[in-house]
Amino acid sequence: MSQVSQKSQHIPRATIERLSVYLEILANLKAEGIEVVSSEQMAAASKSNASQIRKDLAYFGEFGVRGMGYYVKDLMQSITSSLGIDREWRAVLVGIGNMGRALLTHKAIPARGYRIVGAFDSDPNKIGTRINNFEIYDIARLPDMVHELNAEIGVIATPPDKAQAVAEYMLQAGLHGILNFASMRLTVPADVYVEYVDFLHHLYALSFKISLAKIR
Amino acid sequence: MSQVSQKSQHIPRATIERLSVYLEILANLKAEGIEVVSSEQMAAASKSNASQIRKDLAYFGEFGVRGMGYYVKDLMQSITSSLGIDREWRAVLVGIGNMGRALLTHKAIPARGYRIVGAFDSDPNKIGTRINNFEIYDIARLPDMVHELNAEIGVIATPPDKAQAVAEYMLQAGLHGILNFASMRLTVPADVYVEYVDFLHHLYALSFKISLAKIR
DNA sequence: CGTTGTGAAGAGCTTCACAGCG
DNA sequence: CGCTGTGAAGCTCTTCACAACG
Repeated sequence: MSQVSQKSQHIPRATIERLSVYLEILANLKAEGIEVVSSEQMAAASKSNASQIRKDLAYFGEFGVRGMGYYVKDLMQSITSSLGIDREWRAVLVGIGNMGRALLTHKAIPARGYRIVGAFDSDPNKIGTRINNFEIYDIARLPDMVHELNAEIGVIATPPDKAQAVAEYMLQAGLHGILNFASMRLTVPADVYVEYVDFLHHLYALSFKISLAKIR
Repeated sequence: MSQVSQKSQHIPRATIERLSVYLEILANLKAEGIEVVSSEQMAAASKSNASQIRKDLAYFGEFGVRGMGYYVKDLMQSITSSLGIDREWRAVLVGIGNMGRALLTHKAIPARGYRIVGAFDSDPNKIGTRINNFEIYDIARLPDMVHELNAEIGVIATPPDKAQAVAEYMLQAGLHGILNFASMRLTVPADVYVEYVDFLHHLYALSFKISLAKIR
């Protein structure tokens, strides 16, 4: 457990993205009391392809039983373990605007094993207040506090013009993973991973598809 | 203007996603007063590849000047026009929890031409109240109101277990584009486009990369 | 001359088809 | 027998390399 392992050297980024979809499907199946599932059934539920699913899973190991399928519970454990998410991950959040507050109260975050262990802002009116049992700390204290909080992930939910400065604090704090909700590209060293939650690009994609559909 | 056009038949989904990154870079350049940019310079700013950028742009037309580069202002106009986002898009929002409130107050949404024209919830305590000048309507009124509000996009910001029911209301209302913030896959007809804002999968991706880096 | 636009090559991802195995 | 795991084929996307051209 909590040991990332793989059969293959390189795993396609697309595979990683699909695994979370599979996890969701499996959670639903488990809730319905279904214990075994075939790649064909999962394909139907995920609008993917059965071979794709088998190949995705095979990157990490042989989890299925030939002639039968996959045990739902075991497969969930295998996927979470493969992704390294079968343990608690501690994160610090910076930016206590509406988005930050939404994250502090979001139920899915702790439900998936992610724990926000510190909340930071630069606004003196917010520093020292409490939101949903989180005390808001001064962003200047981030580098010191990350270590004692034992956090590994930094979440940025500030306005775009503050995002790079916050990222610098996070680098200084020794964080190697950043989840960025601000619509601003970040400049970081190669050993720091940044994931962008960019709902504007999803809006653009929708507009484009709708526009295209209309001229067809 | 507001006329989507393309040189090629099929445009890679990856290209569409990158265009919003290019737009952001161009907006920054414009703010700095820079008027002309080369694909090489844009590649440096976007951590992409110069050929990639030229090819992405060439799907839609010939926007550059050989020996010189691209005019920043013209290119922004060309991209927004190509994506069909050089006009106002009207959206309805369902789910007035913390995430919904964050969206109602998010400055980037109107700044990019998206206007939330209606906010809905099913909670009687919320219906009839006002948030940031938006009156909250009963979700049951969505199908009727979408037409008079002239909305084209539906945004779902409810808990996961409500998302599919909300999607049904949106289908009934005749919406063809859905932006889904709930962590739940939706079942919709083929002529309805759904984009998923799934920050959990970004968290998973971070955990995986950090875990991998540690065992290397 | 410098940079675009683009065919061709290369890399990466998906799907097929079937051997392997419970 | 049925379904997985996987080489090979097929397809899509990315990168290269250079002709085209302002």
